[in-house]
Amino acid sequence: MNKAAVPRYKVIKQYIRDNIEGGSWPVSSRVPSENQLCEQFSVSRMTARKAVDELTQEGLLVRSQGLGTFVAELQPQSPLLEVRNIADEIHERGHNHSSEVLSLEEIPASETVAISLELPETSPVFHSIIIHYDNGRPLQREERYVNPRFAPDYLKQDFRVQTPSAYLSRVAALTAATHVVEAVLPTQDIADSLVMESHAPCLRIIRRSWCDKGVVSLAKLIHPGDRYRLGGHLSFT
Amino acid sequence: MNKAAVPRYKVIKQYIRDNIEGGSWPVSSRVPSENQLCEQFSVSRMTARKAVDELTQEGLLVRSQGLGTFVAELQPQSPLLEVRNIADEIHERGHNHSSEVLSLEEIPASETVAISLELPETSPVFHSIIIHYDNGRPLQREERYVNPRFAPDYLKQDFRVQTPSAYLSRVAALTAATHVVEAVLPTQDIADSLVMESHAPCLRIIRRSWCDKGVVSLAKLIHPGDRYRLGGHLSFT
DNA sequence: AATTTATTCTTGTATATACAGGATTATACA
DNA sequence: TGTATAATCCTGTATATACAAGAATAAATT
Repeated sequence: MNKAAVPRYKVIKQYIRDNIEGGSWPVSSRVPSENQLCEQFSVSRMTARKAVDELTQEGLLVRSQGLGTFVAELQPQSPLLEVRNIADEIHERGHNHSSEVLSLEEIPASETVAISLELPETSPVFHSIIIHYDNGRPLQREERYVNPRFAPDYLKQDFRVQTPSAYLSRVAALTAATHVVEAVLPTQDIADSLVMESHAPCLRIIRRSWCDKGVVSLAKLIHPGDRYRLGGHLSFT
Repeated sequence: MNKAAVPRYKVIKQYIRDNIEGGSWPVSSRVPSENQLCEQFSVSRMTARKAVDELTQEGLLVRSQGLGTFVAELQPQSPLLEVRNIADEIHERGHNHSSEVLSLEEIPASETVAISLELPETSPVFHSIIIHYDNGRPLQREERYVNPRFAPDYLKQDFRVQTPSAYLSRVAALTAATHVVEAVLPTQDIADSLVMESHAPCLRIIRRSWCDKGVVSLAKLIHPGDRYRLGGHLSFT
């Protein structure tokens, strides 16, 4: 019986990622060549190459024929943090981030939600409204519609820790997303929940994420003065 | 001498892409198996697999062990259109899109621009301000800062056609981008150029795109009531 | 000393092969 | 007829090898 079900190239991938994210291999530095890797891990060159290949496509590494492979100068956020907002960054910087769950329930899909999640109308979907705070200051109102196939135990989760990675690990491995962004004036109740004046412009973001399992929809309202950041690796031919 | 410098796996990639984007292979349909492809193109399985591999990582295909490879149900936008805004979509739908160039010149980089483009201060950068219209209605004010290494003939270009693909083909193959989005109240001159009232909230988007050649920075102001769309394929582990 | 050439290391492309493991279908058995 | 088994087709992982092509360095030549 095989002791390790983890493919070898993934082990190498993680090794490289750890060294980069741990700071051992600084930006622009050369990573071990494919030959060095396959000697170090006792694998064939094609296996080592596959690890480097995928990290390159993820934007973490840059290859240069004849020179070597290097840690990308402008690293995209870690894959799991690819879609993040300023509140998340504040959280990572050690500020006091907290969340308040305004609503958390299973509801029948409205027409709009059903279309967005590609489900039949009135089929059950999970719905949550969360307010994010930084040191007591409201930052963001987040409304999620989750396809139950994604996260059957979504309603049972612990919302006290709300980092994006925690969220994503609960939901699923989303592989693609679209964002539609607009500037709006908030309704009165939203203005109240974000503790802002109703004539101040705030950001409204509707995000649809999906993988083969289904679609997750998410609407955010960002407090005036705060910004939203999107990062990612775009694949070109 | 080799007639074709194009690698074989890229030929296969293009063949698959053509069939999908041309509509021959509808969404959810099965694409030829790796064995079929390597027989059809007289290549080894690993070569055919590489083509399918990359298209899968780009989100165009979905693999399923034991079943086959399928056209992804929710296709990301074509790679070259990965970052687009509503104005672009209107343009594609056949509306009357036009642009007005307010400014087009080479300027020394200010401190902010220099940092953003990762260039020394006062080094020359290309700068343009463009207003986009749809049927005469102003949609968007776009301000670009371009690293000259990207597009040496940027100032000579024809701005009459401003589709994203035309833009990108002139600039370079950008491989990654971050967007920072916020809702703002416009200054008076911007409100004038967008023909809007200065108390209406509009969208401000700062985009940094890059590849190994350098960085392009772009600031957009979106007319109130219009939205901005971001789509893409996110790579997860 | 300066220039050209050759060597070496790197990534890029490609082949042929092998077995594991998931999913479906056909077959044999009870 | 129903159930278990086998065959088959697919993707997933992995090896060993080969040559091309870019980039830097060492060596040879002028």
